[in-house]
Amino acid sequence: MTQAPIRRPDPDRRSRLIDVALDIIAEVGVAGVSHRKIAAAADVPLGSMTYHFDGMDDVLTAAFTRFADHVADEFEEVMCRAADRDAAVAALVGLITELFDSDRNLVLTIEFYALAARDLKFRSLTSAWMGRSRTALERHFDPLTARLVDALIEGLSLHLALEEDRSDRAAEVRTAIVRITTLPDPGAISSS
Amino acid sequence: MTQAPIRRPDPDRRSRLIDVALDIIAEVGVAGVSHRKIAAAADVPLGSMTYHFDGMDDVLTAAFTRFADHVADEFEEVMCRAADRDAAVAALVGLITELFDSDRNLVLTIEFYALAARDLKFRSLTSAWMGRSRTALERHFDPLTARLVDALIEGLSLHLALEEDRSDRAAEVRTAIVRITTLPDPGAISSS
Amino acid sequence: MTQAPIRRPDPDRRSRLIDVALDIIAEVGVAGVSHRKIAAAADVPLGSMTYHFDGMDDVLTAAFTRFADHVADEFEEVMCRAADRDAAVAALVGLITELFDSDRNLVLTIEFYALAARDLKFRSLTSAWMGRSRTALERHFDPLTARLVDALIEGLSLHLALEEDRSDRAAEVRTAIVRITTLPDPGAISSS
Amino acid sequence: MTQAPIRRPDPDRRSRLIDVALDIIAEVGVAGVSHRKIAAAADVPLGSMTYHFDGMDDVLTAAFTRFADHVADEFEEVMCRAADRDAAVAALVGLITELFDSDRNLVLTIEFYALAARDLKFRSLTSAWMGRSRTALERHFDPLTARLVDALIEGLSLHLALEEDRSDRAAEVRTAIVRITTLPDPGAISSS
DNA sequence: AATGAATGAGTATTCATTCAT
DNA sequence: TATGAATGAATACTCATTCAT
Repeated sequence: MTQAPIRRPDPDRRSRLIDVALDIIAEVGVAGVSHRKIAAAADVPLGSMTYHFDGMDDVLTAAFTRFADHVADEFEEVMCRAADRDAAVAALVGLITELFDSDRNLVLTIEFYALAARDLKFRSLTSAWMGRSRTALERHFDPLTARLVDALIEGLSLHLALEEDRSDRAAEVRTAIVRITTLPDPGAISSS
Repeated sequence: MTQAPIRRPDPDRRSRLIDVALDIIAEVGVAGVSHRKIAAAADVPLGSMTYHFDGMDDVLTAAFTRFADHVADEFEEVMCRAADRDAAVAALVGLITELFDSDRNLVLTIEFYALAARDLKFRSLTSAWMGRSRTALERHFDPLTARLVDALIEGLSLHLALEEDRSDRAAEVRTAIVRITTLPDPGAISSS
Repeated sequence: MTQAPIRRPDPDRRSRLIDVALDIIAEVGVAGVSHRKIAAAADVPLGSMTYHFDGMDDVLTAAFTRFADHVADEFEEVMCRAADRDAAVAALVGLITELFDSDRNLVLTIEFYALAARDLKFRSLTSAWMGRSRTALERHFDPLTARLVDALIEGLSLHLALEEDRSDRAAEVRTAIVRITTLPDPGAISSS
Repeated sequence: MTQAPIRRPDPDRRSRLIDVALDIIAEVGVAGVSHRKIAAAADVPLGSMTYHFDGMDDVLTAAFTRFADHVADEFEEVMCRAADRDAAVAALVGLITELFDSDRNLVLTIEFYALAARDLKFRSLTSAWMGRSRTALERHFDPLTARLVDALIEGLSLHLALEEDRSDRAAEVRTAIVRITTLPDPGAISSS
């Protein structure tokens, strides 16, 4: 007597699995992620993982692509909304102090970078992400400044997140953004 | 039937294992590191790992402590050698473009940060590391600027390492350092 | 390079593994049992153990549940077949001298008790077992006597099994059962 | 190497280790005991275990010998103090309901029996223990009754300890002892 | 199309025991 | 005499992946 298989129409399963994968990565890192954990968290049979994904790399690629797209979308939107350069600076301060306020985004970003640092396969994803960030920044800043701001955002986010004293963040961030976006007065510094 | 095991006195074994662990982490990341891989690379029996370390966390702690100490030592030395502020700026440019030239340092740094982002246990290590960097920077810069430079270094290193186009790095880095260390002329920018 | 594994459909595998687990426990005790030994004895890959069982506790629970059920089934059957009280006494004598004749049952029973003594998790199993025994005994004896007989069976079985001189067992057992089931003449003993 | 019975430069250590071994066995059973756990609990270097004992069997033998001796000593003392048969019965009731009140004695006894059931090497220890119990009982009871009482004690202790309902123990135990020690009135029961 | 069962490689860790000191 | 270091076998358990259904 064969038992009737429980058919669950779940057209968005792959998409749901990607979201769950991001949750798991945020929790235990790329080091701790596994098909089993994702399947269990999504309440999906284990076999479903290898059915929907070609392997762990496929899962990671899909997950980080979604994450980067999501973060870049938000970033672009914020930059678009900024009317002028000053508004953009203010918006950046807000992003840095708020976006990474949750450990989730921080962990995912660093895990993503760690993956890209280790494995060239993922580097195109980070490059694309950075490209979008810079293009968005170029709405308000010249290309060089855009690159520097982008890098500064990264460094500030990391350091603010990883240090235990979290006071006075906004003022510090604002100073940093202002300085990096200020074109020095010619002759103000002595070049070596 | 029991074969007499070849026993090798090896007083610095733990230290050697820490170095090998760093090599393995640089190669495959925290995600891929294992007692077996370290033991194999060090040509040491597997049991030796759990004899010398209390577990994987102990291995990681020891490895990243050594790495951070090593990098911080170098950083301090360079800052000490810089005679004045201009020399310090030049030295920083050199550090950023050269120190992270090797993927090894880049990967280790990001893996270390990823670990600290995910697990509070390791955050004291990163805090201590940042503390040493800032103290070294304060030989030449005020405390706030020191913090900003420290963060900028991180961001620049990351972005330079992860982007595929690696041209013209030194000039860009120099501009960034100069801007972040330049106290803005009062009234030069319109504060919001 | 990967060799195609020989996969054998084996619908009753879990059940077979439980039987094999009991054999192993009888042989080397709970102290000596391991996934590997069970898997090897059942000619099953090691991974199959952790697929079918949630862990060693699950194996032990399954094994002892089956053992207790089996013994209790036999016990109930024997008690049911006994036409009257005298027949029940005779049947008990037979059970004690014969059932525990094999070291297997003895070892399994004591190992089971040892496990329950040490770990509360398993105590519900022994309780259930005892409950069934007593219910069966209550077909022929009052509840109190049933409890005492049940305990006596245990003690006699243990002592008979563990002592080296095994002569004259039946007569001794019979005397014990008769005495424990004889309601004392009122006033025959001086109560303290 | 054979043990040197006279030359013991540190006689307390071995003895202390035996006590600690019993603690560990009571806690995790024979299944869970190990040289390391004993050494750690006794705050003694691991090598000291294999220095003082010829192996795990030696540890277990020493531990259970001490345990059996201790319990038998107490038992003999109680039996000696009992002035007459009635006092002996009362004393037995007390022993059963109190001695095994602690899980420690229960676990150790059953672990000991399990070991003896599984391994003939240890059976001489249980035989000797039972012998001492019976000799002590023979101060007040005939040899056959002594044997039956001894077995009953075991069974009652086990069942009382392992069942979850622990009410009304003393009365039940008293009834059991009285019955097993009462020589039936000729003709009171119908012999088959 | 989807999945439960199955599998062997791999994981961290514990272990009793040996041996040089 | 006593022990810290060392070692290989063994432990429970997780894993990605395959495949018959």
